[in-house]
Amino acid sequence: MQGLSQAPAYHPPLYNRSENRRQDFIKAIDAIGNHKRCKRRQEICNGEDTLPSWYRLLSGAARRFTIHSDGRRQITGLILPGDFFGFPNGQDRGWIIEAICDGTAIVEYPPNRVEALAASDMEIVHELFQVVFQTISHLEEQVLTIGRAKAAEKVALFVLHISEHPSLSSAPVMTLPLSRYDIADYLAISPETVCRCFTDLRNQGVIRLLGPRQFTIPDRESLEDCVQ
Amino acid sequence: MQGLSQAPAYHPPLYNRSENRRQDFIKAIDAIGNHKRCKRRQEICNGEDTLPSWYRLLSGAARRFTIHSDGRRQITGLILPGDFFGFPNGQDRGWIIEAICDGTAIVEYPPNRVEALAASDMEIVHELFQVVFQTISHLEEQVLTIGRAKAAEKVALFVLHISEHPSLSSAPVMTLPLSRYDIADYLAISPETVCRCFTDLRNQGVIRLLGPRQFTIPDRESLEDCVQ
DNA sequence: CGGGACTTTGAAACCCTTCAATGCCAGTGG
DNA sequence: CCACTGGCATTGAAGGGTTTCAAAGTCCCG
Repeated sequence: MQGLSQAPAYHPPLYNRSENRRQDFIKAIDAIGNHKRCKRRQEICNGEDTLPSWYRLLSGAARRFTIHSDGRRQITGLILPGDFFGFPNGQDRGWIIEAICDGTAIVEYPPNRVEALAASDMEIVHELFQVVFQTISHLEEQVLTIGRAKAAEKVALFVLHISEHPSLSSAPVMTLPLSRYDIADYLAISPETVCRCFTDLRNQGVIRLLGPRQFTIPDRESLEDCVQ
Repeated sequence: MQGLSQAPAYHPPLYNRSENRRQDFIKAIDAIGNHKRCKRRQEICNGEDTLPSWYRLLSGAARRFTIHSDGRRQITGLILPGDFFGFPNGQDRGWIIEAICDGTAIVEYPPNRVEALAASDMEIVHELFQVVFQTISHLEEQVLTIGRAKAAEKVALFVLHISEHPSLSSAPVMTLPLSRYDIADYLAISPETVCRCFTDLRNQGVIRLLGPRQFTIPDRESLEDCVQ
């Protein structure tokens, strides 16, 4: 909003107004979208598309990844309910976005319709920029996470960040849509190390594991301390 | 351009037209910009700004970084001549952008003027999106580089990427504006390791070092082979 | 019940970090 | 002019953390 918003919006704490605008935006753009459901591992889009659509994920989860030349998979984005994705970011790198869960629901916004909508209303343009800035935030967060010195810090940061996502933070028990392998490929460490870090966090009492994919955070501060 | 461009632009290989539009865009936006010169280590902008400007770097170099809680510095972006930066990407993370070289020249585009310009011409909006997508590309490239398994691969990829930058690729001898420490903080490895990797690349004949900051790439393919 | 994907744990090998010391160069002040 | 300082670059050696390889356990689903 900041980079391109109207002057009145610059007096910041008008959160309601900002929130309303977001709602209006969602309503407007959903009017031009096509709903889809995807199966586990189903490809949603990839970097080959000459004319990429915009998408929003409604339920389930998706991952954006690239295969390194040595065969390893690098996940460069986790997509959770409410997140936009797919617009022409990072061209020519051979990335793929695919659903992680069965029944993952998405909305696809065809580019020519997004174009027309944006041309008709500057407010839409502002919100589209917000969407893209959000992606930049996520990527920077990932760089800062991967950049940590030790694997334990990376995993702790990952747990902190994912637990703050709007789609998870409300529930009392967090449910990871990701396997240990996915987390490993996101953090650029081995799945065994991820596993060991989770075990350590559990033994330290920083998280409680109800199952491999379900956990609670009894004391958020002690988790933050793990990141030093 | 793809995500928001006019229908005619979708027939891709109109590179000249695209290039011309870029030129027009630069001309238009430079008309609202303020030129500045910065000394080494001088701060250009930071994440505290409630209303961030857009910037473009003309000469010299800059780095975007965040200080980890353990005191280490993580560089999350290298800014070279021609690059845009500074718009509201990655809020609330306490980042700083500062000049690396003495005499670094930049143009600052005040946000309200960018706003007005965008509102007046949809073509400007398209180009601004291109600017932001470019930043996403760079960040993703960094994730893929940091995500490599071995330090030698990270350094080789770094050398490959920076040598492809428009502002460097034309010269016969590449001149790094960065110290080994900067490269280390960009790749999230220790400066000693960076140094050893450069030495190894030199001993393998993959690069020729004329000085710590100057090198040539006798055989690009063998450098690409270092990345596996 | 069996298969397959995922999770967990252990042990050894390897790579990177850390600590330390040296060298180099430019800028500064005596 | 020259010692001196600080920042950067380089190299070595030891220590530690992660990866790799291996094996066993769990759970879901056909």
